[in-house]
Amino acid sequence: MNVRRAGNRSFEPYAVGPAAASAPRVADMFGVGPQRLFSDAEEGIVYQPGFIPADIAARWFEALRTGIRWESQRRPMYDRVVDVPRLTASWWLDDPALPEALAEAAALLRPALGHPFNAVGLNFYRDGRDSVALHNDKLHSLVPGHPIALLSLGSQRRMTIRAKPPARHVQRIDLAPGSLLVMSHASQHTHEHGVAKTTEAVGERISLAFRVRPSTR
DNA sequence: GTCTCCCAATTCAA
DNA sequence: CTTGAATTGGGAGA
Repeated sequence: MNVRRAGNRSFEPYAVGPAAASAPRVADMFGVGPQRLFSDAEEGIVYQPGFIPADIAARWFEALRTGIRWESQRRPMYDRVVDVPRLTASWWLDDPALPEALAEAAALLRPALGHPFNAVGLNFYRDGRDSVALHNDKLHSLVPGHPIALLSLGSQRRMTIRAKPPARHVQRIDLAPGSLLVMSHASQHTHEHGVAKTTEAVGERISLAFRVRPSTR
């Protein structure tokens, strides 16, 4: 069996390149507020750039990219085994070993959104080859009525949001560092979301997905 | 145990 | 050029 290894994917100390040295964001220059992408009986789907100050977002990004144990998964694909195209990690928020950056983010998000987030899942997109297919969050792993809060750190990546059939209306939204995307629990019934691969030169991105999960303990 | 659904990369068609 | 469908197989959950 032909097995492609992950070894050729570099994971070097973060180099501040042209993308990181970025021009001011439109949100910063013009005070763009929350952008509603979809409405439902709950929060719908709302994108809010500049939710976290840039310096704090940068600090969290660096602390997480180097400070936690990222997991690499593999799965069969036809006659070979391939890497899941991203790195992952997750915590219950009451874990004594919760990284400080995640504790800070949770402490900020819980009162700001008014939802009792108790878990966080992280995805590390190393470059444009990393991705996640269109999907919706597993409803059995969420408590109804509470949204998913997706905090973006590092490089900007483009998210695709697609309504489920028959509408299949597609929206694309660039998730800037420090931005927050809130997706209602209800929207997981009606929409899929994903991050497509891109041939554009993009740097590393980390997403933090805060959820209210049914406690298994 | 059995069934259904998901999702990984590539190829092909529109 | 972009987008979506189809494809196999192992794992997870009901």
